[in-house]
Amino acid sequence: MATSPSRPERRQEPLSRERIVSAAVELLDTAGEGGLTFRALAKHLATGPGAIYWHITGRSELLGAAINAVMTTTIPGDDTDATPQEAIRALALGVFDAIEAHPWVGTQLARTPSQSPMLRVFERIGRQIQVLRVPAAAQFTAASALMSYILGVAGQNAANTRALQRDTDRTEFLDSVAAAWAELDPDEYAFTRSVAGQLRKHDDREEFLAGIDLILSGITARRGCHAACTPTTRGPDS
Amino acid sequence: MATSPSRPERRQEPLSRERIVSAAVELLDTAGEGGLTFRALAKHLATGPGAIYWHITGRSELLGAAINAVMTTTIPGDDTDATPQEAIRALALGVFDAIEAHPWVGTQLARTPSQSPMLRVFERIGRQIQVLRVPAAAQFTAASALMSYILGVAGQNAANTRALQRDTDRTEFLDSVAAAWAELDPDEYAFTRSVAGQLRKHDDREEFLAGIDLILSGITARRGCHAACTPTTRGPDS
DNA sequence: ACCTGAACACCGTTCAAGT
DNA sequence: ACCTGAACACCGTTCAAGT
Repeated sequence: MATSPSRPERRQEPLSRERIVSAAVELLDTAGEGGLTFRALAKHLATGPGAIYWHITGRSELLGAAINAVMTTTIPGDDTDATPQEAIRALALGVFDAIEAHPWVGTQLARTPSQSPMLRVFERIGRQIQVLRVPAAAQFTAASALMSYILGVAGQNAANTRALQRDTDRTEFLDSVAAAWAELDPDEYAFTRSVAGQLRKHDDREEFLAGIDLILSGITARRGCHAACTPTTRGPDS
Repeated sequence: MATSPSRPERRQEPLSRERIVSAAVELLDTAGEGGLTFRALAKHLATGPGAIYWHITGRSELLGAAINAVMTTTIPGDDTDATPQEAIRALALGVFDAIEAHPWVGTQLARTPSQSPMLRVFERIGRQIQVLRVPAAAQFTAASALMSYILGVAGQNAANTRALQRDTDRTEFLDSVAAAWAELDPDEYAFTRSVAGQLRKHDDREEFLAGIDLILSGITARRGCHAACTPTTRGPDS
């Protein structure tokens, strides 16, 4: 394959922010969070570690850029004729799937609180909350609750996947946790023991969606009375 | 203060797992997650780094023990004559306060999924769910949703506190975020802009509790019909 | 402007050697 | 049994020097 001699010859692609970030994602996917090293990344790009610093400020910017790259490609576009509930579920599943494909994202997502990738999700959840006719004063709470729930599941999924890396199978892993739960002290862990069976046969995805539905129920149930109809009023403890 | 000469003299307290862990908590509180170093910890305990390894396996066990120590002292005991909702709120606030006092806990909590400190919280939330007469098949989902929400807020709070460390004031920080939101593209971030004002005057604690109440509403509203009365059935997208 | 790679100031962890 | 601290194999980041 001869390259046109008129163009400046390039033995290899020149370094660029884009190439660095996509190599970082690849490294994170294959070697995990601890595998992303400037030295390993430099070797992957056939250069020295210092070269990367010309394009990127440091490790945390690199991680942020990697998360951004993954999130923007995975989050689904708007489906115009979906109900608000369906749209929110699709959005949530987008985040869920991104973390299933790239477990390291789950750990890092919470670290970018009011920043780019999750802010876009927040915005789109919020719009659906508005479509649901939640009163203005309760919209922030509703969207925040959904976001926090999604981020919480994200973190736990990431942790589970990491713990699962040595175990062979996903169901085998759930079985071992369920078995551990079933052996807990019956007095101290009566509830946990009682749901151990449900843990064994549950589907992570379905469980995640069930939680979303639960919160959506709360949002629509309390529509129009967000301050007035608290189940029990918060008062002095005595 | 003379020590009895019959006992073996101790120039300093002997090393122990307990002393190491409490020194680690102190170090984490003052220097943050990055400040916990075996060398720094050893200096704090007036010994060499190798000594610590006689009592603790490694860094991750040390972090886990530190979290455990903080969580067990902060989570409130059972208040026997509280409503289930009040008990769950008290529990959730216990976790919230632990993270406010020790921000590094928030980042690490999710990493211990089915493990000791959060499992105790899960158990006690679950018991209250049972008191609420949620049908058995829906109990796991309800308790899990509350846990995920709590862990999600925990992670975000930890991230916020870290970002806040250089800023002077908490309200000043919220103001700067709100100001940033207000300057976003009106087309792309219409919702986010519209709630920027609520962010500025909101109280983290109240907001957190409002989210708990929202989920509790969902749990009680759907009591007895967890599978049947989904707002809109999940079906094929087309 | 962009790349190179040695060098600096750190890490967690191990382990022979001491008491 | 328990502690010591030098040593090993790493890190992220910087920076003079090259092209």
